[in-house]
Amino acid sequence: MVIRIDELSDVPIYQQIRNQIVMGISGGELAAGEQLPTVRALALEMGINIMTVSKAYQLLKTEGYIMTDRKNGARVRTEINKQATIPDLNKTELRRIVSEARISGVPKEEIIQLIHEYYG
Amino acid sequence: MVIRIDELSDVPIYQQIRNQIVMGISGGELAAGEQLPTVRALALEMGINIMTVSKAYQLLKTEGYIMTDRKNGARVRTEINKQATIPDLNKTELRRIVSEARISGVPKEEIIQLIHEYYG
DNA sequence: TCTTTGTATTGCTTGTTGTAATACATACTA
DNA sequence: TAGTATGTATTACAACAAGCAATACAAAGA
Repeated sequence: MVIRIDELSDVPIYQQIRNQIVMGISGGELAAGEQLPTVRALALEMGINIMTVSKAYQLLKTEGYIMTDRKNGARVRTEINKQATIPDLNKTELRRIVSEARISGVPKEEIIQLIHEYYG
Repeated sequence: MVIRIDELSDVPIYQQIRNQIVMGISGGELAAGEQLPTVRALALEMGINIMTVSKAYQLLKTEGYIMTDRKNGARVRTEINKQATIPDLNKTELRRIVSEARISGVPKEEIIQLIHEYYG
């Protein structure tokens, strides 16, 4: 899986890595149980520090998306917690995005179309 | 309009103010041309610094949501630019939110229901 | 003249981000 | 047994953003 970092973004690098892996899992690009690159390999490939990658992996581990093991490296968890609820933070973010879109004249249908596209 | 700040949030205060005003405009709670609280009044009411409120207003002004005037204070713009497009940053955010919801087992319909709720 | 408006400036503290250089425990492999 | 690769921990540092504080300014109205 190819991970791209936007240098100009205000989003921290470790967060961008985390987000792309989450989206990769959701989109099926990363299968359950699949091996992720090692922290050193990914750091070298992206030209960033090992600890930055480690920070992303630790975050993913804390959130329950992946498992890490000293011997096997990092893998996508086979059983991810399914609360079936959207956290308040994401609801607020969603409302902000929808509000901005509405003000700028984006039709509701266009947003819903994006949901279909991203959800699959 | 009541503005509430989440002290525990990682989102900066000035950004929270900005977001809530944008959502207020979209939801109709703030009408076009309506007067906003003065920077000093809002700062006093919320127990924060004047410059933090000023920062939020400057951001809203730069984005074209409000107009500021030394004599009249701040008002919601009557004619807001309508590009009718969702910026890439928001698309990425939306995709992240949808991905997280999908992984945690939230049905697509529930997300779409939220869109209807927020868009109006 | 006084008040109110947004704005500008300067300095300070605090926390986050990212890098850097090591070192460690674990487990596989030659 | 020795070497290697894995994630992790530690410490230090530079850079930056956020928020506050205090003060001052320009503009316009009462």
